[in-house]
Amino acid sequence: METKSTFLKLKQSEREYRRELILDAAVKLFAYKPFAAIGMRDIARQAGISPASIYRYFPSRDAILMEVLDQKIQEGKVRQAKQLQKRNPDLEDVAQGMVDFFMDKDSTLHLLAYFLLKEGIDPDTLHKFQEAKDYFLNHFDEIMVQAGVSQSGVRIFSHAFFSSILGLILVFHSQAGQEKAERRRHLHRLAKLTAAVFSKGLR
Amino acid sequence: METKSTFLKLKQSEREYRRELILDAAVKLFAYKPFAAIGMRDIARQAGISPASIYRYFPSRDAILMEVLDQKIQEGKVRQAKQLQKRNPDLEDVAQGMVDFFMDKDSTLHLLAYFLLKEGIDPDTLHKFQEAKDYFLNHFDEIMVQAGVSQSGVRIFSHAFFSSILGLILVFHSQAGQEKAERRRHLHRLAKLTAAVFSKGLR
DNA sequence: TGTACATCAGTGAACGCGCGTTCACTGATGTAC
DNA sequence: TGTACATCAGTGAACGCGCGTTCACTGATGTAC
Repeated sequence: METKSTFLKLKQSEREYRRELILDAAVKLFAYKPFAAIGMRDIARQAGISPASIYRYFPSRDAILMEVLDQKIQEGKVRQAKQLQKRNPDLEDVAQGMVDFFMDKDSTLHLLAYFLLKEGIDPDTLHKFQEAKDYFLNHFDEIMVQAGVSQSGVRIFSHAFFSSILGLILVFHSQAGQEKAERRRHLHRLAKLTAAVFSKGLR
Repeated sequence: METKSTFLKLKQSEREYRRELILDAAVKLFAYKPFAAIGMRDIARQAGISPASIYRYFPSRDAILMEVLDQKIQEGKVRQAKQLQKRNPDLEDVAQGMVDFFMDKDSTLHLLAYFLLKEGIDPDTLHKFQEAKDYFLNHFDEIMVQAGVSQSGVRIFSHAFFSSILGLILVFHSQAGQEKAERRRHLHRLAKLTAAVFSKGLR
């Protein structure tokens, strides 16, 4: 109502806009740079600002990375939801979707692994990670239920299925001595088998 | 036969002995230090030599790490073989064995993940990695065959099963907000379910 | 047996690099009176 | 309307650290004649 309040709101929203700019820059880098090569100086360059400026908006590198991961996870969820609208959900579709998602976004796989393996993440970031995981696994639960898993045992079932597919991808995404197309084919075969096994298991 | 030849052999064997000393030092570190904290200076200190000396016996840090991993894999295989001698092989035993192995050796899990994810490994090291993986998966194949998988489709089946269990471990070995015992219990439950699903799938 | 030479294990110190993060400062904008 | 002051975005440069690896050198051992 008062001029002051409006100005403050404007400032706040501008601040958020700048924050988004930095995040967008980071996300853009993930599309074409290997995860290990993405540092604060790269993000700053991509955003057109100085590295020091980033710290006006984010407390640490990990905080940015976690927000990027969160965004990627939501993106993956949306993609999955769209894909599944067309027909009845099927574990194999889910599995193949995951394979393609990570084969196309190698840096995202590394990002996820980074947080899965890192020790000593600061509490705030860890909490966000937990939330993102839960958010995604909840969605996984829904699909499982639609695919015929009983409500009562769905949580552990979707944990197992999700981790299994992720395991396949981690182990075979960069198998040496094979072309990328061949690796993808092998992963699709493995995903198909695993999905079939889980489908059979729940009947 | 000639003195010279004998001396040379002696020298050679002493050289190999010193190499082993360095490797043993590295292995020992893995028992109680987080993977990320193990550097050349640490290995040297543990072995009682200078960092520079290591390079008389190994071309790079990765080369040492790969030999450590190789040793760990063989260790895991032996452990598994012993465990399975007692009764008929069972997918669940295998899965639970893997869970315990990696829960007790966190650094080994990180080491494996390091090589699974690292890009630009030098060819020699990569080749050794491939060999170690194959060696282990062959052993897995045997168990699978004994557990009732048909010879023809065993390779892909053991790939899928092994990666699935590894995936569980990677995702849940350090779940936040849980005690270690609780995490282990959750992993055991997941391993049990997954093994059951795969057992059912192959019948 | 004695002497000149080659080999090589071993090392302290430094190289070279890259990283996340902080500091000290500038300058623009808004506020108070 | 004008002036003194507060706030804060932005930054170039540096901090501080740690890493894998290499260099230049010493000293011990074995070899050749």
